[in-house]
Amino acid sequence: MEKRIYDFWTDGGYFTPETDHDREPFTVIMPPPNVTGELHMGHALTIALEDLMVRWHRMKGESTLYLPGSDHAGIATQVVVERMLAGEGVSRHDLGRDGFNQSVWQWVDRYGSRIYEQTKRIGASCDWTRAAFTLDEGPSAAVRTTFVNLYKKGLIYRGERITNWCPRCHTALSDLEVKYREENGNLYQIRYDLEDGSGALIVATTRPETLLGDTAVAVNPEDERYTGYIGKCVILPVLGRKLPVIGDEAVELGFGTGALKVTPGHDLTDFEIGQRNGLPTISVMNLDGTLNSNAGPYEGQSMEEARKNIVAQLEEEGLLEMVEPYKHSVGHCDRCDIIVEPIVTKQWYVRMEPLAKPARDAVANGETRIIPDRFAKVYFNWMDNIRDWCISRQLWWGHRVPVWYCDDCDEPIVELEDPASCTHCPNGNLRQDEDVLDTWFSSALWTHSTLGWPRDTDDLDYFYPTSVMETGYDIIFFWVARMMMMGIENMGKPPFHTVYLHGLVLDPEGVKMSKTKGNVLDPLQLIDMYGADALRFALTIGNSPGNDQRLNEQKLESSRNFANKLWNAARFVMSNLEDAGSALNGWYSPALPSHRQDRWIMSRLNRVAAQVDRLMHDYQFGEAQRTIHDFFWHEYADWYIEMAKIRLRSDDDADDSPLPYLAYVLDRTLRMLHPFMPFVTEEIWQSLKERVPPDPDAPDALIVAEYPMVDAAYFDDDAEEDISLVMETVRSIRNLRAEFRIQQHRRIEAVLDLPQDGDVAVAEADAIKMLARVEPLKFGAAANGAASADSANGESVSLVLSKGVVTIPLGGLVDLDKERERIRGEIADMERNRDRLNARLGDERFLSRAPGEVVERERERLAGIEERKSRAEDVLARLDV
RNA sequence: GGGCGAUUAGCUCAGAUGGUUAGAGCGCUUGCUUUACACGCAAGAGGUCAGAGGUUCGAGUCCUCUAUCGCCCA
Repeated sequence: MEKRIYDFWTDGGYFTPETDHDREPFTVIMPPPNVTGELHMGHALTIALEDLMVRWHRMKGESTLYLPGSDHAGIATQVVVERMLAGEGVSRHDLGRDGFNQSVWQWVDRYGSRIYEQTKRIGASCDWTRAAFTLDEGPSAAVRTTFVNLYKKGLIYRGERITNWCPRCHTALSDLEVKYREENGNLYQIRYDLEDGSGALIVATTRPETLLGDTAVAVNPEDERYTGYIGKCVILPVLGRKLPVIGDEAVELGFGTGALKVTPGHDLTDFEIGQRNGLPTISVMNLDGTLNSNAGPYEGQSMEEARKNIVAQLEEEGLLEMVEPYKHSVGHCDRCDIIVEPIVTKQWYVRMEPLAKPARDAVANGETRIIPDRFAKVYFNWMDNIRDWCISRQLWWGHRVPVWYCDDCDEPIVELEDPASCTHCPNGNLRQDEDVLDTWFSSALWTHSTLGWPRDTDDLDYFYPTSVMETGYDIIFFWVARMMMMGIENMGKPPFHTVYLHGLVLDPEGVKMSKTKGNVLDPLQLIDMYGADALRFALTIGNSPGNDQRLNEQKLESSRNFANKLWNAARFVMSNLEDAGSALNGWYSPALPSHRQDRWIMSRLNRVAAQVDRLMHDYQFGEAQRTIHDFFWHEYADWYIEMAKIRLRSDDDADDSPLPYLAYVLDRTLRMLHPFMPFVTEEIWQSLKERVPPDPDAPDALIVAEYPMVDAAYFDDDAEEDISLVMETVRSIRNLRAEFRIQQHRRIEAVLDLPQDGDVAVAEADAIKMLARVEPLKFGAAANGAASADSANGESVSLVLSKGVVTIPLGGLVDLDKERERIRGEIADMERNRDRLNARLGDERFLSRAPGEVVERERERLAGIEERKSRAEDVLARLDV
């Protein structure tokens, strides 16, 4: 069923918007999943939220673009294909760069559309004609153009700086791709003897093996213990090198021994100390994580082995003063989780500060709004402490750095067109930079590169800036912040007016899902089990922006049950529409109803429409859903349909039929619900369409039908009050039946005394009789008085309603004492309430300071309680006769 | 070390500008094969809104502090 409907939408071209300048555009660019990826719960949530916004705006008549795509995921894809090749006994080096990239492209051609097919199964209404891949010609041109522009503005530079290096992925990483974790380690205190033999400095370190790369020992110049040491030299253990003792404020006074070994080649802080003090930088590690020739006797060992061996040697030589357990945070590769090693290499960087400022301002001045707004603070904090972004990666798969070097003059050439010869010197043996760019560099351009930039296209003109960027809060820096910067840089305007951030989908125990933990729920499997609508509904109901949520079977079940309820109720309504004849004429724009029940449901429908409209505008999607859910199930199905059954089964009153309203409210509910449960609503709507006279304003598909707007003309306070009275009456009788264990099908007598609303009771008698299984139903004080004759014998029970009393003769079933006690309890309750209200209304400060309408409401409540109480007392008095 | 979030019914969570006796789903109890639906219907039980203080006529909602759990940044 889902596939059929999805094809129906695609065939109808509903997903492809027109660039109609007379209409408001609404644009959502989907965060591109990895081309190698499988659809996971995070994607499912993203799509559910984006698609509900998109469908809502489309139904509101906006020209709506939901643009899908995927990214080339540099490291991940390279790893996947390398692994596949390894299965065939081939390494990427066997194939060479071009050969390897060819294999990756083959892989992408074969499997790259899988993630798209999975996206379709959730029902994403995206425009597949515009689907984009980061390595497509357009986005690639955007990458190249941006690189060249930023380079020429001096915002991209190549530098030899300390960078995070992943020895397994064999590439540099940006700061964001390193995740820090507290780990149990040791703090080693090592003695560095002074060269002149006048003493020693004890340094503290968590990484003794890096001493091989030490080029100084630093102390804080404020530290009086060590002032005399600055300017002297110490002897580096193991290697015997002479190291200067320097003073630097970066050395923390209270930490360890106060003396710091400085290893500029393998520590970020040390690198900075080295820069400040003109120290040499020694790298002791090869790119594969083993030690190089600078490590002397330890060359060839891994860092781990070297640590063990060096500690042993220090101990042997008596240089190890102390070892104590110590917790410290260790950086791991975001992708492969191995410990990253800071090393000094030549990489390309983006100077972020000039880009960050306008991006920060755009959020600060409200041009772009972040929902929930607490994340704006997180965003500001990152922007205010921005660091340069390492964008080069030592991979083969991706956008190759568009820089050429001349063998003869060594000047880099950075141009939009591939250079044929050196522009700096006449000789010109050119070679291109070996590296590729960070995948996130192309992702940062995604909001405009997918719309055609750097070309000047209609799409760009019409759809940029986009409307909402919906994504997880975990990539606010990776993606949202960088898109802001690049969007403003390239387009002069921020890329979206709203950022909507959702939380994580956790497992039923509240633990983050991960493959290694084995607690992942597979959205595709859940779609097989419960349907796409149920999965979407479960993911988006009862959740608010920015908050994590647990997903469990119960949520999916209740969502499926709702879809089922919708289906069944609709089936019932439609079966009644079959032979409606002329009763349904004009059902699609119903006149103001005359029947109270119709007035009620139309009033409620419009109030719900108003509520939903407000909630949707406010991005409170979960609340909007719940509102529609409750209306449909607990008002339309539980009450309106049930009441309508009576009128449907009686033959008279053909021109006062509920059929138009049954059809109309069903139609409007389907429309309201469509963004949340697109498949089942479209299916029912199509089938409804076949059974009713054609609505000249309705399109061929629900997906483009107009979203219900409130029409205040249908608001009807009287009808709402009357029907709640009917509902209250029915509930009391049902309650009483349950309490006295009266068989469900047995009809019982009831006497209804509603001093002010007798006419309502008479008019709605049929409804009350059927819904409460009452026969006969008598009315009025007189009838009540008659019944009260029985109550003296303890043979009837009276229930106090807000506007009257219902009395039920029960033969010998009634326990008089219990009945008295119950009524007394009720009276005591009322008195408590009355006293509270009296106190409030007697308080001068309340009367003078609370708004008039609040005071008035409290007065009315008090009057209501007094009335109820006196009725209850009457009932009690009769029992006491 | 800095920041953020969470704490509401047995469980999972909603509660827009402060204003009736705080809601839902699931679970639980009781009764129902009522011709749309047992993926259902009806009735019911269940909460000191983490704790303390404050602002206010009035606080689950605003402010301060504390506790526990979780996350982000350094």
